[in-house]
Order: sequence, then C-alpha cells, then structure tokens
Amino acid sequence: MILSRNQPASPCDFKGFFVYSFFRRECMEETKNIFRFLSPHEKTALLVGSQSKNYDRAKTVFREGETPTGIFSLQTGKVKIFKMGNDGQQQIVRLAKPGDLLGYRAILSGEDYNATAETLESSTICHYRKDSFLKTLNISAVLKPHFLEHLCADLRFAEDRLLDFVQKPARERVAATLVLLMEAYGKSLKNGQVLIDASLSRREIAELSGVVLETAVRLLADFKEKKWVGFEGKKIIVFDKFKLLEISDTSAHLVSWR
Amino acid sequence: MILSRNQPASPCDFKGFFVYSFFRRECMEETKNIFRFLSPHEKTALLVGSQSKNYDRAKTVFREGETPTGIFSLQTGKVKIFKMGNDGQQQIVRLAKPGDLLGYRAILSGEDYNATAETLESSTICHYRKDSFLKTLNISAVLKPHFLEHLCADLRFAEDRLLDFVQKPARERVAATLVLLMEAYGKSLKNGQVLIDASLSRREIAELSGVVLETAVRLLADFKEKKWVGFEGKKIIVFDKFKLLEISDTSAHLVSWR
DNA sequence: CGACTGGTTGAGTGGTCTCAAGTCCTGTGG
DNA sequence: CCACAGGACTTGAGACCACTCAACCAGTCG
Repeated sequence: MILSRNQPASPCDFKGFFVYSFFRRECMEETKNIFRFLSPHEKTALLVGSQSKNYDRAKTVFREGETPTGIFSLQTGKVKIFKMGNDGQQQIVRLAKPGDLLGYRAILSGEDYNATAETLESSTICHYRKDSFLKTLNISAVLKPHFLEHLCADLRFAEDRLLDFVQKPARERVAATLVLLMEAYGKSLKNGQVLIDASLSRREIAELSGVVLETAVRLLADFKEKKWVGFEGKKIIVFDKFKLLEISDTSAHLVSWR
Repeated sequence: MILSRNQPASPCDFKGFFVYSFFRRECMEETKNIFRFLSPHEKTALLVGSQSKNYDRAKTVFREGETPTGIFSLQTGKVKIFKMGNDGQQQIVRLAKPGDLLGYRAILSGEDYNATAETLESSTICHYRKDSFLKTLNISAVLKPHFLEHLCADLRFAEDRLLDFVQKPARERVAATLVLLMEAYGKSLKNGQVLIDASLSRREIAELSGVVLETAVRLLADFKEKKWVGFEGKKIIVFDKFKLLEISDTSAHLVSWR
C-alpha cells in the first residue's frame, strides 16, 4: 500500500509469473548492495514478493509514522531522509545514493518509520517484503554482520553530526553540508574541482544544514563571491574544496568574515 | 592497559584460578544486561579474561581515539559518554546506568572509540575481552539480534536528538535534558515528584543540553522560580514533570520512574 | 496576463554567547 | 579556630549571529 501511494501500480502487475520473474531480476542482478553476496538459496528467499518501481522527483517513498511493509533498495537516483520538526521545519538526516538501503532501521527494530524518505530526482527503487527480508536475515551468515556494521556507521555519523550542529555556527554548517554533498554526490572535474551532481533547492540545502532558508542563500552567495563555489544551473560546483574543509572544521569564532 | 589507567590492578590478580573464577561471577551473576541470557557454554567463552573493576567519580573508562580492547558493562554507578568539540566544548551524547553496555559500537565496527566515557559517580564496571566477546557473538543466537535492535534504538535516539538540537531554543533543550535525566536516573517520590538521583554539575547539564554554562544556570534558576524543579544539594527534584514535558515538546516515551 | 514558485536582499529583533565581576562553598594549612 | 585559595555557581552588561518579516525579482505555467 505504501508502494502504490505515489505511483500507480505497474501496468504489468497482473500478468503473473513472467512479470514477477522480471521484477526479481531487476531487484537482484542490477543491484549494487549487500544482497548480491547472498547464496542462490538466500536470494530466492529474499526475492519472494519483491518489486521494482520508478518514482518521479519529489515523491514520497515512505513517511514518518507509517508501519513498514518491507525494506527498500535505491537502484538509481537520489533520495533524502528527513524528519519533521514540530514547527514544520524539516531536517534532513541522511542522503542516499544508488546501492543504499532505505528503511532497514524500522524493520530491524520493529518500529514505525521515524523519518520520511523522498526522491530528489526520478529514481528506481526496489521493495523487498518484510517477511522475505527477515527470513533471509535469519538464514544468511553475512547479513546480520553487515547490518551491525552499517548501523554502527550510521550511529557514528549521526553523533558526529550532532556535535557539528550544536557547536558550529551557520557558516560552518553550510560549508559542512557542501562537503557532505561532495562525498555523497560529488563528481571530480579537471583541476580539482568537484561537481555536486544533484539539483537541490536552496531550501533543501538549508534543511541539510539546519539553518533557515535565507541564511543558506546568504552564505552560499558569500561562498560564491569568495570563489569557493559556483552555480551551474541548479547544480553547485566546488572550486576550492580545501577552503570548504577548512571552514567546516574551524572552531567557532575564529573565522573572519571579510 | 586501559583498565589500569585509572585504577591500580586488583591486588588479587595474581592469585590464579580461584580469583579468576571470582571475577567471572561478578561479571555474570550480578549483571543485568543481555549476557545473562547466554547458554552456559557461551558464558564460558565470554568470561575468558573478563575483569571487574571499581572506578572513583570522574574517572575515564575509555577515551576518544583509543583502540578498544574489549567491551564494558556498567554494573553499578553512572557513566556519561561525550565527544569533545574542536573548541574544547564537550557534548554529552549518552548516559549509562547499571545494566548498560559501553564501547560496543567501536568493537562491532572495528574502529577506535569516537567518544569518551567517564564515571559520574563511583562505579563498578566489568570488562570483557574483545576476542572473547567477538567469539561469543559468533556462536550465540541471541547476541546479534540484540545488538541489531540496540543499535537501532541508539540511532533513533541520536537522530531524534539531532532534530532537537537544531530546532529547539536553549530553554526547550534544557527542559528536554531534565526529561532525559528523569528517564535515565529518575526515582519517583510522593505526589508525582521525581528525584533525579545523580549529582551533576551545572557544566554537565549544560553539556547535555548543548548550551553554555551560564545559560544552563539561568534557565535552571528560572525553572526553579517557576516551581517546576527544586534543588536538594547537588541533586534536582522535578516538581512538575508535565510542565517540563510540555516545554521540551519532546516525544519522550513516558517511561516509569523507579 | 496574473498567479505562483524559487530565489535574493534589506531591516530590525531577540536569543544566546562572551566577558567580567561577584558570591557561595569546601578543603587546606597556619 | 581562622584565613585563604580555588572551584562551582550566580548575575549583569553588552555584542553579535541568525532569525523573522517584508519587499522584490526572475522564471514558468495556466
């Protein structure tokens, strides 16, 4: 039901086994994630009921408070995971790129989603059914260690970010956001420049940085004026990534605002 | 080596098996944590090299950047886990109470500690050796699912807190800290009052809240003037927990206070 | 053409920080 | 017993960063 919220059901859904098998292939052979290391037997278990689906830009994959029906794998495209503050202000907590899994925390803890996932551009996402996934998790030797490690990494990331948000002023947080975007979606160009290959609105950059829209606009304009970044349509090119790294790591109040 | 940093080695260490067996009992039979559900065989594996140790107040259990030698279990006492910002400002990321495990994330991810653990009062802490723990993790059927769930809970906690810190003003963050302290260390008194049974300095409350010392002082004085809390020596009594919950606007899980 | 969305810039406000000057408390040594 | 040092805590004054509010511009879509 979650799947059908944003997209009409695939026109092929009713055609039975042949199409079903087609979905299975999409959800396994084109995937870059951990599941490609599963044994044939485990793959079979996992793929029961799996479905691949296309989403337009700005479509909701799952929503905070909903009960999960399975786990998602981002095959192509980009997705943001955000939480809604009680004043309506969104805070992006994570970015996903192809190969990333989505919604596994809710499945593993048996809770409802505590964040919302929305596509940043048109994306292909695979959905593995909850029972199939949990069954595979139990019989597989690689899956539990993988998720243990992955959760550890997520936790470290979240706690590092916590520190950043508490202690860093807006300027450093926006610089840190650009660094984060380089890591997630960056493509290296000539002479050390990096293209952030994602079309993010100013509001989304603000929501990543934990600042208000106008502040993000002003700081980006300032970065541009200083020739650290440039704008190419809706995309950002980083001219001086070392400067951004320096700013984002510098402690509060030592930065001069020339 | 970490263990011997704060406390001299136990005078009984050299006495061989008998004392060794004594440590084992302390590290298992008096523990409240997940390990009590292990089978005898698994317990045996886990307890190889385990040691119980007493720490005075304000002693470091492990330090950010160090390489872990094992996993810790807090038997009695209280411990804070904090990260150091690059301006020297500390940020407390978690509080531990008896039964909690410490340092498992570093072990599970194979990284160095990325936070420091320090006792808030004199505590008894058990240390299980890394190799013993990892071996037990592999042979046990309950341990991996337990840690998966636990990491999920930690991650949820960290992301919820991230949102709080970004979006909430100082007043709400300090109120949220008091709610957090009630959940961690609260003891119910008559007429719905709650004693926060921990001697925290104003600085520590500030570090929990992500505000500066003076701001924490001012806001606590304000809460006291409004008769929401009172001070009993270095401990805090919450007179009106509903008011604090309202102010902090937190989605606290309203746990029962012992 | 107007409505609308996304972006930009200006002005003013206020919350939180810094700095500084105290006060209270506790332990120590004379 | 007092004197005193040093730490924790408290309070005041001022600065400043980031927020809100508001106006405006540039596209785009109907």
